[in-house]
Amino acid sequence: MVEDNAETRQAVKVYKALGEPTRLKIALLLTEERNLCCSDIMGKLESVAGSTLSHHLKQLTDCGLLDLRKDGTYIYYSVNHEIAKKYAPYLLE
Amino acid sequence: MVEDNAETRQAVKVYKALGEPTRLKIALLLTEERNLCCSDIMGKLESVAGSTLSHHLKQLTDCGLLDLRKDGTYIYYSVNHEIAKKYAPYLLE
DNA sequence: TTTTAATTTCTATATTTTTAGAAATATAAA
DNA sequence: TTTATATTTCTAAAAATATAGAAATTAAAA
Repeated sequence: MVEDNAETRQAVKVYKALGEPTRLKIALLLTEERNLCCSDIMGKLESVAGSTLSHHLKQLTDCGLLDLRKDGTYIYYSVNHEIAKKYAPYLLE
Repeated sequence: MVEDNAETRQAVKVYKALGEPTRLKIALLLTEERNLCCSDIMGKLESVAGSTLSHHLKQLTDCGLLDLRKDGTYIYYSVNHEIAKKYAPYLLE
């Protein structure tokens, strides 16, 4: 029986977050290099508006795949390895 | 460097396919029981039209996550373990 | 050969998502 | 205290997706 529980709902969120090219790219960038801030990431993507990037990062953190650490005006993002390993260890290869 | 290659594009497709509750459910159903046909799956989901299910199954097969075997008017679906293992081994737990 | 059953394709609609400019917020630096 | 920088929220528009009824297709069964 396939249940509709908290875990399954998180799985949907994680996969929805990764099922978009820009966000998958962000996740992969952050598995290569931890602690990138919004503007670092913007620099590594070609032409994405800050407001758009903000939405993508929100989706990636809301599902638990990214952790964040605030430092002044900067927000540093990193991949949450526990969640990545559970749902998409492909990211960590 | 994060590349935009065939593998990354497949990853996006697989995650997009799994990032929707009905499709994740279908994928999970098919990891529990191989060789279910369209109408079997329809019976296990509550109220999904045949045409809708058909679209979902197409997306799941197009990304490589499901294999199909035709037998008469029936089409039997199974999870492709190689792809599932690569991108979403969570399905196989 | 007609009918029935399984599935897909066509068509349309409703919903969700992506996108970004502009304005707002928050913090640090001058 | 003014200014500059990083990021978010608001707003709106465009694009993509999900949904299902109706018609079409395919193959088996009567």
